[in-house]
Amino acid sequence: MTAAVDDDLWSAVGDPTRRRMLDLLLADGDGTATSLSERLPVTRQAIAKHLGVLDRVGLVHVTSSGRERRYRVDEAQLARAVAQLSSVGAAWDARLRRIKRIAEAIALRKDQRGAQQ
Amino acid sequence: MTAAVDDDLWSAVGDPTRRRMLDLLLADGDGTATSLSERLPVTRQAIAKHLGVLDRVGLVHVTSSGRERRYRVDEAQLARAVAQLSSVGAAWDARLRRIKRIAEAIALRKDQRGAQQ
DNA sequence: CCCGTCACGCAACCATCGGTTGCGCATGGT
DNA sequence: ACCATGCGCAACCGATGGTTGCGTGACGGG
Repeated sequence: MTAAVDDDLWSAVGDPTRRRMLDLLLADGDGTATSLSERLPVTRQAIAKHLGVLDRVGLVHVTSSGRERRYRVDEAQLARAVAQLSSVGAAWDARLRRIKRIAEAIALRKDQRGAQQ
Repeated sequence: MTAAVDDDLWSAVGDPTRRRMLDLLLADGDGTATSLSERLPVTRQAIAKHLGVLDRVGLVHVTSSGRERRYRVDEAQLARAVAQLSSVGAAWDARLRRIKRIAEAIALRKDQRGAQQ
């Protein structure tokens, strides 16, 4: 049950800078490499590279307008990414719950034996 | 609302190989570098390095027993990681819902105007 | 007891990635 | 016409995920 995950999508979202970029793009509606670099502690070129990988996995789309290149989040694709996050989270959560249940059962049996003595 | 995230924990879980290792460790209860490397497409040394970073962020703990070093998942820490995944997921999900709501509202106004003509 | 084997750690090496600086080019405002 | 702005390309750097090769300590059957 390894929760089928698109590794490209996940690792795109795995980078903290890219996550913050997505946050900003979602908050503002859109943005350019320069506008994002002004609000993040990295250079415009670094942002540009990140926008490249986000674009490659379809998490953002770009529209050229004059000398600007405005990027916008692809909501459907981000929704897919969110789904994968919660999918993996849910799988692990389920396993953790089962482990906890078993541990409690064992503790219970020990208690009974202890009380018996 | 950037969903306070421990970048170390996230990036530990961000690697696909490490995710699969955690899956295996959860499924089997524990494991060694060699046992994991037999079930994953990477060498024992790669696994050992990954176990190192997982240990550094507290996602696994190791117990030496003879010539083996058995690793076991720290359930509390993994629970924290899961919480962070769902936290970020929820934040983005909320934004996406708001966008969708606004989009629908606009579409509605357009419909009304269209019907009015 | 001793030798082979098995699990491990250490080190060197390589490709990729996130990040930087420096440059050149085109578009746009005055 | 000119200068500023936004961008892309290239070179470089450190960290990281991965490999191969080797040395070493624990274990078990002759």
